[in-house]
Amino acid sequence: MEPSKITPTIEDYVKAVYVLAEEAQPVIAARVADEMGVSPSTMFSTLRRLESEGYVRVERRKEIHLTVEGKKVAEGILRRHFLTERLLTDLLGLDWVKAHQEAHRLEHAISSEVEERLAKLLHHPTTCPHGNRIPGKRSSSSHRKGLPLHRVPAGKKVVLECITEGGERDARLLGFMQQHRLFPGTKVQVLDVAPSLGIMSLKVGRDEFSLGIEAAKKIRVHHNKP
Amino acid sequence: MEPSKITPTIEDYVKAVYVLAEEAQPVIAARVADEMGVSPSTMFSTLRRLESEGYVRVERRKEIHLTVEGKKVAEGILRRHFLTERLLTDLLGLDWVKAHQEAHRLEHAISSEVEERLAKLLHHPTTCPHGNRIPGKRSSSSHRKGLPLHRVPAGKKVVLECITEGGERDARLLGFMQQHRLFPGTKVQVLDVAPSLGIMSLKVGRDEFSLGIEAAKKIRVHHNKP
DNA sequence: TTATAATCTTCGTATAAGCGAAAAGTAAAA
DNA sequence: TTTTACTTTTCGCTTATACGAAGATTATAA
Repeated sequence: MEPSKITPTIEDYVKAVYVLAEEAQPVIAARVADEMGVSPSTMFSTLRRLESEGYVRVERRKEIHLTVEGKKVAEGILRRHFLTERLLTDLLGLDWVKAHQEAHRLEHAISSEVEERLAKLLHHPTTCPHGNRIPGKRSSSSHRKGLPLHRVPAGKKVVLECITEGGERDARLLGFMQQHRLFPGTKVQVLDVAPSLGIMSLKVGRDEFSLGIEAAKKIRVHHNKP
Repeated sequence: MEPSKITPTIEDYVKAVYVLAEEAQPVIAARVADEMGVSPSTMFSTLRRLESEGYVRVERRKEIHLTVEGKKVAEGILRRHFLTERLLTDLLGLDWVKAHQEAHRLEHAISSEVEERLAKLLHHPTTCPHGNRIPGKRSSSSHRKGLPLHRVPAGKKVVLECITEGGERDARLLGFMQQHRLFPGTKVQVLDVAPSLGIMSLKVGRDEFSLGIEAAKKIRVHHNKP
């Protein structure tokens, strides 16, 4: 069946698939269920709906892939999410953590006309407050993604690029980063990486602290000399 | 049962009851069903839910009255609705008609924190773009409502105050008013009132035209000399 | 290769929101 | 007052979204 009437729930599932696909191949139902916080049975029935309405295909090894339509929906909702975050932080003065949470509700209520006018009002921002690139109207612009922080060797200095969408979902992580001034553009020195302990040590300005490797995976950085 | 988890749908029903109560006593289920565009059976089952969750009481003659909680919900959603309309018209440049429609979706996704910051950003507006008074945080401020346009005698000149919430819902009416520059503050002369024909004639500037009495009921005016 | 863990699938159930058809009750008009 | 018109209420059914319990598959590890 073709896409009939899209619901906020469907938009969220599609977005989750999109975000997971950017972080880790392959995307399977169990991962999406984790991301969405739903039971396996709910995931299963919703997945069948997603498939029958043409948003995803489920390949041989249970891999979930977005269709062209699915990708369009995901990028649309992500664009509205990021624009809304910018509105909330830049004009309304909300902090990082709240901006994400509020945007998560508002994004489903924004029409394409409001989306466009919002983009204009905000002077066509290219990233969300967490540093993620905002998908363009006719996107596909190949942007090289930054390096995950956990892959940076000890001793190196890097510049924080973004917290991925997957990381944005984690309010504790966002709060932690806010506390340690880990914003897009912040210079970070990796002091030590201890994969066996699942921890790495960082230095921001004079502030030295530890961060879990799992969390570090959700942070992207780039080298200072472009 | 006490209010558990409020849904957008419930908010809409409660708002409809509130708006109808401002326009015509008594509010009965059939009126709310009209306003909401739902079938009698849907209305009935939803009304039972509204009642059991403590938003309304249904009195002897089937009259529907909001509880304190219900009134709080209604004024909250109305406040968010009007503030959102102002955001959409004043900052994003949407027109009247669209602003109302978009706000209808967005109002359910706005938290009280965003509501407050929005009010501050917009310099605490007191009316929506259609001239309706925005309910305050701790409202109950007694404001004398304007006179319905259909009660103005022929010959009189008045100033348009607002299109009531009930009227806002009617996109054709809003469009018509936009076309004839019938905005809050506009000076209007009533040329003729013909209740038997269900029509009245108006003059705005050099523009003379007719308006149905039913539509005129949804427009409030006040006299020029306060 | 077998045992354990992860994953998928089916089944029964729930709730919010909706519909139409038709019966029952109430109000208005003739 | 009787008939007509509106309202309310009941009944059965639908869809989207969720759950848990338990069976069926696959993977992964031992």
